[in-house]
Amino acid sequence: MAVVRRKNRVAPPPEKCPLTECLSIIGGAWTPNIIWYLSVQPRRFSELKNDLGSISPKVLTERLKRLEADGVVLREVKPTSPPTVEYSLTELGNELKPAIEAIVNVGHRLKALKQQ
Amino acid sequence: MAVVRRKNRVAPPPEKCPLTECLSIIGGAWTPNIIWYLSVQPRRFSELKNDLGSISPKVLTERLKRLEADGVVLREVKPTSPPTVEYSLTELGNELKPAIEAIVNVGHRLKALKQQ
DNA sequence: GAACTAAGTTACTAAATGGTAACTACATTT
DNA sequence: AAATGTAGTTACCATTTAGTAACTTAGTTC
Repeated sequence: MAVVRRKNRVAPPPEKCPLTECLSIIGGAWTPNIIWYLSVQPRRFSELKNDLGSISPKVLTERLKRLEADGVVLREVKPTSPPTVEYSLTELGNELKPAIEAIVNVGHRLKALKQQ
Repeated sequence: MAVVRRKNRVAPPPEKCPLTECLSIIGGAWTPNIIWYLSVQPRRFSELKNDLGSISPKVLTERLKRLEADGVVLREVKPTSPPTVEYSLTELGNELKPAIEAIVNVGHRLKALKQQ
C-alpha cells in the first residue's frame, strides 16, 4: 500500500497568531494564577504573595512588572504608612478573564475525567 | 494615615488547582499550536512540522509524546509504505478545545485593542 | 543509482527560567 | 527595644528548555 501524498494544507491560526499573542502575556510560571486572583479583587503585594503560597518575592515582582508593562495590571501606591501597593486588572486585563476561566473550567473537567 | 491591615483572604482556586492542572498539559512552547492544528483535523508528523513552520523535529516529537502520555493525543501508525503516523485528539483532547479557543479569542481582542 | 520522503533519534549548546538567601528602609505594634 | 509588616532588590546558582545539526532506516520516485 503506497503512501498517500496529501496536499491539503490547514490554514494557520491567522497572521501573527492570536494564540501566541495571548500566550505571550499569560505565559510564565504563576502568571495565570496572579491574574486569577486579581480578577477576584485588587490585591496588595504581600496579599498576592500569601495567596500564591510558595512564590518568591523576586518572581512575583517580575511577573507584576511585566503585566504592568503589558498594560494588563495597574499598580497604585496608596498613601498609607508604610506605603502599600495595590495591584488590579486594567480594562485590557479584564479581557483576559474569559481565557483564564476557560482554562479553569477545562481543568475541572480534566480532573473529573481522571477520577473515573 | 496608618496602614490598614486587611484580613480577608481570597479563597484559592480550589484544591489541586484546575488552572495548574490544565496548564501542565497545554504548557510548553508549541503545545497550544499543536493542539489547535489537531483540533481542525488529524495530522501526520511531517504535516504538523510543516504547519508549525520553524519547530524542530526534536521538539515536535517531545511534545507529541507528552501529549500522548497525557491521554490527549492518539498516535496511529498507518500501514502505508513507508509507514506514516497520524496524530489526532482523543476525547480528553477535545476537552481542551474550549480553552484553546478562548485563548485565541482573547488574542484577537488584544490585537484589536492594540491597534487603536 | 541518486535523491527524496517519512518519522523520527542523538549529541551538543545556548539561553531563559525559576529558585534561594540575604538584604534594604521605614513604620508600627508589642 | 525588639519584632513584625510593607514592598521590594540583589547576587548567585541549578535546572529546564529550546534550538542546531547531523544521522538513521527503509521504501519510492526519477
